[in-house]
This record gives sequence, C-alpha cells and structure tokens, in this order.
Amino acid sequence: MIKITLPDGSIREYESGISGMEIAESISSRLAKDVLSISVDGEVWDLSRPVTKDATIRLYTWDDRAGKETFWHSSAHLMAEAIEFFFPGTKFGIGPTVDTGFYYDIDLPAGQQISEKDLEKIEKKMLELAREKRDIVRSEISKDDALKMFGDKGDVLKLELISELADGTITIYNQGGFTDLCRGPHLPNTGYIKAVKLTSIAGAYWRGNEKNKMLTRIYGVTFPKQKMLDEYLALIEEAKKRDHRKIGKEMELFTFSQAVGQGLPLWLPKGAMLRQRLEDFLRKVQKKYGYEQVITPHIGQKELYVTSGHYAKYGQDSFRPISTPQEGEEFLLKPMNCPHHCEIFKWKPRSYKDLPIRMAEFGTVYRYEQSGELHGLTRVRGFTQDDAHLFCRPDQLKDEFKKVIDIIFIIFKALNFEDYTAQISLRDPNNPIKYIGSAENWEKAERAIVEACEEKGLKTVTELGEAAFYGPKLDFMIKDALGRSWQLGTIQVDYNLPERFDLEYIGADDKRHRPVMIHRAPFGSMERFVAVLIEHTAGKFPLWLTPEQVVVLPISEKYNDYAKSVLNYLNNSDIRAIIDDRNEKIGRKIRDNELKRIPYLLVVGEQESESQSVSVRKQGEGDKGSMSVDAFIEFINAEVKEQLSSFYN
RNA sequence: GCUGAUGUAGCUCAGGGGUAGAGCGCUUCCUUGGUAAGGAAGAGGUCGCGAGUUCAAAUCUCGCCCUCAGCUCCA
Repeated sequence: MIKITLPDGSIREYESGISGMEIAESISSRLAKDVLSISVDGEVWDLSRPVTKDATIRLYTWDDRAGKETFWHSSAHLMAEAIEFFFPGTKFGIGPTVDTGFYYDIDLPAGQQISEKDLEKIEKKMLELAREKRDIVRSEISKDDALKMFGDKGDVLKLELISELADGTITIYNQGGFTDLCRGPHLPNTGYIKAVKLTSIAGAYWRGNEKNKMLTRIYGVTFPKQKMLDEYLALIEEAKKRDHRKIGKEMELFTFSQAVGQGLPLWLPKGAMLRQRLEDFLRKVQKKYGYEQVITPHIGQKELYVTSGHYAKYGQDSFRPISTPQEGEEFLLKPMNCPHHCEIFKWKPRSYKDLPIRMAEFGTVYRYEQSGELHGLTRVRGFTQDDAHLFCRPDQLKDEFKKVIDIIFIIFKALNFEDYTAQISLRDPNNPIKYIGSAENWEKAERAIVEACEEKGLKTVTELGEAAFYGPKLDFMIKDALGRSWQLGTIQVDYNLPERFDLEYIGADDKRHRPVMIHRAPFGSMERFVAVLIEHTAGKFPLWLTPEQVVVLPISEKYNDYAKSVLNYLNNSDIRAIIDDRNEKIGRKIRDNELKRIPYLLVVGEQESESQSVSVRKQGEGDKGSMSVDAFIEFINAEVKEQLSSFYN
C-alpha cells in the first residue's frame, strides 16, 4: 500500500501502481470525468501512469493551467497526425502550448505549401481522429532506439532534439498510427477533444534562430466543449471591435503619419484633451501626496547616460547620439527621466529632514523599438511616462510604498479597473552576487514591499529571481472587461542610480548617507494607458474623462436657437457639450450620436423650449425623462463626483 | 531586424495593361420630422513612393516606405 496526500492535506491509502485516473474515480465520478492530468510530487504526469510510492498529488482539470496545457499538448499531437495524413513526409519540429492553445512547427515536403484554406480540412480530420477515442500511450525508450525510430522516418528536426537529450530520459507517445517524441504529459485518449479551431499560419525559425531554416508554424486552439469554442470565438470578435487602433481612429483620438515616422503617435485634439484630463487628475492626486512637479529637457549629454549605465547597456541598440557643430559634443534623446531627476536631487545639499523628496514629471522619452514590434499606442518609439522618483531614507521605504499603492488604487477606482493583482519581484536567493546594494538593504526593501502590500490588502503573487539587478519591484496587472490581462504601473526600488550618481544626504548623525530611490509610474505611459483604457471601455470612457459628455439634439431647425442657448449654458457651466444641428430627423441624430459614444443626449423641441427644460437620454439606456437644465447640470456633476469619490474622500 | 500578407476617396472596401468604382461621411436643395438610418443632386482620388518594361502602367517587374500577423527583442 502507498500513501497519497491530497491538496487539502488528507491522506488516502491505495495499492501501489494505482493510476491518477483511478485515484480520481475513487474520489468522485464527477472528478473522474473532468480530470485531465495529475501532478505527483510536483511533476505533472499522465493519468494512466502508475504511482508506485508515497506521494503528494494534485488532480488538474480544465480550470487549472496544467490541465489546459495537457489538453492542448495532446491537441498539438492530434494536429500533427492530421497534417501527416494530408502531407506525408512532413518533418515535425516542436509543438508546445501557448497562453491560449498551441502550435506546431513543421517542415513540409519540398514543393508543398499549406494555406489558410487547408486549415479547415485539417480541423475536420482532427475531429474525426478525436472521435475514434484512441488511447495515447506513453513509453520510455533508449536514445539509440529513438534515434533509429526517427532516423527511419527521416525526421531530421526530431533527431536534432533527441541528440541533445540524455539517455534514459526519452519518452515517446503514440496514438493510433502516430508517434511523437515528447516529454508529456498527455490526455488518456483523443476523445476529450471536442472542438477545434486552427487560428493562423505563420513563419518561424527553427529554434527561434534566424540563421536556421524557416518552418511553418500552425496555431490552433481546442476545447472540451463546442460551446467553449463558440464563446472563445465571440471573445476574439469582441476584442477586434475594441481594438484601440480602430476606436482611436473612429473617435479621432490619435493618428500616425508616415512622414513623421513610425511609432511616433500624433495626438488629435480630442485625444489630447482626454490625455490632459488624465494627467491633470494624476497631478492633483500627486500634489495631495506631496509630490513636486519638475520639468526636464528631452535630450541630455551622452555622458549623463554613460554615468547612469544606460549607454553601455542600450546605447548600441537605440537612437544614435545627436552631434552638434562643436567637435566632440554628443547628446542623446532621453530614454528615461531618472538621470535628469538625479541631477535635480544633486542640485543642492540635502538633509535627512528634506526626505522623502518626491519628484514628478510627465516626461517624454524615446526608445528605439524594433520596427516589427511597434503596435498602435501600446508599443511606440516616443511616449510620455507619468514618471516620479522618490528619494528617501531606507526606513521610509515602506511608508512611501504604501502611499504609492494608495495612488494606484485611486486611479483604478476612478477608471473602473476592479480586477487587479500585483506581482512582487524579489531576488533569486541562489544567486545573491547578481545584485547591487547591500544584503541588509535588500532585505529591508523586500520586507517593506511585502508588508506594504499586506497592510494595503493587495492580492499579490511573489516571484523569486524576477527583481532587477538594481532593486526589487512591484508590478500591477489589471484585467479588462474582456478578462484580458494588462501590465500597467510599476513601483521599483533602485540602489544603483543613487550609487552611480553619488547621491547623498546628511543624516541626523551629521554623516553622509545614500538615499534609496523609488521609480514609479501608475499609468506606465500615457500612450499605453490610453490604449488599455480604450480596450477596457470600448471607447465608452467614464463621464469625468470622456472628450464629449453631452450632445444637444434639436428636433427640427426651428429649435436650433433654443438648443444653442442650452449648449452655451452647459459650456459655461464646465460641461463638455456639443450640438448636432444638422438638418436630419431626431431618430437619425440619436443613432449617430449613440454611435459616437457620447454619454448624454439632450433632445429639445417644442415642449422643452416652452418649459426651458431638456429631455435626457443616456447612452445605451434610452429615455430618462425631462428636467430643467440646472437639474441636469447638477445631475452630471454628481455623477462625476461619484466617479472621483476615492480621490475626494 | 527577419518571414509572409497588405497599401485604391475622410472611413470601410470592390476592381484591374487603354486614364477610376460602391456604401458611409461631406456640401447644396427638398423635407421640419419626438427617441437608433427621410429623399435628391454635387464635390472629392498622381490608385503608398521611386525606377523599369510598354504605343499605353493604378494594374506587369524591381527597389524603398508604411500597415498587419507571426518570430526575435524590450531601460
């Protein structure tokens, strides 16, 4: 008998050699139906593999990442089998899982090509093969046998992989007529796979190296239920509709120009207004938290970045230095604001009583991103960070961290990001020499971050070894309305720059001390944040932020004068309103302005002009009845105040 | 940066060796309408840029640029 420890700590006894599936069956028939793989002492196994010693196990279903990975891994094999059916002689590279689904890199026989049109027939074949419910069988083989097996097939890619594996660790999996080199684990049989969608074909170099042969990569995703696939496809459709590049164009927020250059966004009037409102909001919040705004130039001497270390690390792969008529003078477009802020810190002697110093700037920086990497506003070559640097004493670190977390909470609340988590990145305990700064300071800083998060009740995951060499950090991830994750703001401790810039303050002991620096940017960058906000809200921004809050719609031209007087009154009351006095029917005006995502539509005609009122229609919700213009203004202001309540309270 | 696809009116797109098309938008006129598309007429384009082939190129060829997808990268 062997002892099996379950995740809840309970221990069950079984005959040695029991399989994961049998354990699941002994727990519940429901679990046996849902289970996809098992972890045995931390290693993920097939359900059919016998457990022969005491172990701690965990059963994985579709709800677990490991379960999905098992499912998609088997799906990759199934796809490979279907491809081999249509394209005999295809050589197979690797077929791993990705965030959503899997891919397989293949090398088609000479002269053959696979196109989008082929995907459908491969999908059909996969489903046909899946329905046969063939067992997926694992076997361990020797290296010689593996080399012989794939050598006979002429599968040179697999031979290369096998040659790098140690003898005794090689496993293969077989389903029906298809055998693949694979570490596993896999589903018990192919019948679990009920829905298949092959999403795209792309080129990819063998082993990611552009000197190697270009293979064909086929991406796919599979599900245990057709309904899940339908939902997935609907989500993709919705994501396309919300693409910030599309909405940004429709709402006239930003554009790009070939003449200006790729990756250099041009903010249009409405986009600029929106961005400015975001900046003003953060400025106000920061003022309340004791930040001081500074302004620094867009370029700096090359030497500045040699001092900071950025030139050595990134100088070769970024914008080249700008030279001047003066011999030997070189300037760089600033890739970050920190060196400038360090120089402001150094401007005069600092006392421990002056700390913390909180220096904020909406600082525009320029980084040369590879052209293929540029994407809308999320990845650009010139962008503005909502940057700030806090210079503090080591004992102030925790308090400062908590205050930064407060600011981030205020922002999330004001913008309806309700689902967020944070990642704490700490040192790799096995590699302490990698990091600059004393072990004592590191410990202090790491503890400060962990405690600050706990005290603020933040949901966190901790990753060891993810810290930068110069300090630990905290990154915020938000989930948008479609459940997609985005990395936003970051708070980063830095021991490196204070050292490099020789920053110091005079302590209570009248001795010189090194301050700790915190970099933080709640939005990350204005560009990226606006992009995320567009995709989160589908362009329906909160009332306080949206470029146009209200549109006045006269029923006919007879009421244009009254509509204009309402418009003026609203504008004079700091409501952002426009008028639609086109010669169109009211139904048409309502439709067009609903599609423009304007939150409030005010219909005015004979009744309203007589009673000096407006008929209110809320975007997406329909008619709300009529009220006086003053009552409407009060109503709008109350809504704005509610949205910003976390700041004003 | 690499591989592939793409680039036609403000937008979404069709067409294709003989000098340019639709829908929406815009302008004007008719209509003056009460909560998601009223009607008519009109203006608007070096067909991404540059070379080549041809009697003739938006169309074919080559080079470049942008955009998109994937790869690689990301202070």
